[in-house]
Amino acid sequence: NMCVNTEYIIGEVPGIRVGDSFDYKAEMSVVGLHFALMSGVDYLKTRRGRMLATSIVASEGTDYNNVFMGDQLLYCGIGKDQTSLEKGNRALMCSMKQNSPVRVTRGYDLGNGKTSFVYQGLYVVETYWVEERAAGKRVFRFKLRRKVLGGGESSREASLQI
Amino acid sequence: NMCVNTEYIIGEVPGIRVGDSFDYKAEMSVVGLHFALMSGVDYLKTRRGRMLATSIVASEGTDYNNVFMGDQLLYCGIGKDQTSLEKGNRALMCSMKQNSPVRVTRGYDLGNGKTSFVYQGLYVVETYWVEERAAGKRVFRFKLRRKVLGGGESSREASLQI
DNA sequence: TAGACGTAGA
DNA sequence: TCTACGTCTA
Repeated sequence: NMCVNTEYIIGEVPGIRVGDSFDYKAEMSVVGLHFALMSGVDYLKTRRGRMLATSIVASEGTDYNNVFMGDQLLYCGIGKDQTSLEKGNRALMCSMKQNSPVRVTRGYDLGNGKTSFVYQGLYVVETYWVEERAAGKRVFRFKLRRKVLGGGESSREASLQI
Repeated sequence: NMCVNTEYIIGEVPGIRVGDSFDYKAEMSVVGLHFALMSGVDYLKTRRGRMLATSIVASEGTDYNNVFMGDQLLYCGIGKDQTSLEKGNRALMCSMKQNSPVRVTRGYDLGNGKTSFVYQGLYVVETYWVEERAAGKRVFRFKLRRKVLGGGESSREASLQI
């Protein structure tokens, strides 16, 4: 890949601050904020074989229906067939159970096909449920809440979770 | 777009030499060698409304069956429905009629999903035909030949064609 | 709005 | 091999 920083990490990425914006997913990949060029969820596997989400991108448009409200984010799950918790969706569930922070980047639709991605900071998955949609489609919905800053949780503690 | 050089031009791109290689289509786009990130054919419309191909990328793999043999290239047409000459295919046909040079870049499959793109120089479309494939699929096939270097055709003459 | 010789990762 | 919250042009 074209990444400089190639390490999947939980929590803040050194050098990246809340409010930092990017024009392309590829830029986010290069700096290690979000590696996947297309997928909306990055995740890793711990030594114990546990999956943990590292980063999500919540974009506008299509029928994702991601909702930012205050310090909350209602994030639509990933994938065509969301009948079972797999991949990114499973990782988000595991992050919830572990109270593991997830980086959130918001994708703004600037019109004329342009997008701007703005890093929102660390969020924690509080709960999730299943939504029934038209044509019998099911999607997972995750509720995340912005992590309180200065909560005394050091990056060392975060790394110990792994 | 993320391009620095944003001008579609016929012929050589200043600063790009035969043999120059690129890891990503995005790099080729930035330098103005080939703008399209996905499509294999770049083209422009002249003031007279004539289409002319500026650049093609001939990749290995899938069922493109592009064949480099000596100074010749057998290039598979573009698109799902190749029953009529449209877009890039039409542009290549027009380039043939106008004897207008087309930049050719070869895409090497390095395995493990990696690709290397190497600029091959200017080619001229000599002829094209239709190939029948399985399942009644039709594809256009273009025969290009490497342009003889030092042929005395100046870039000014090339621009006059437009 | 849809199509296109892309990329990385599971 | 396939999927994936991309990105550009027509």
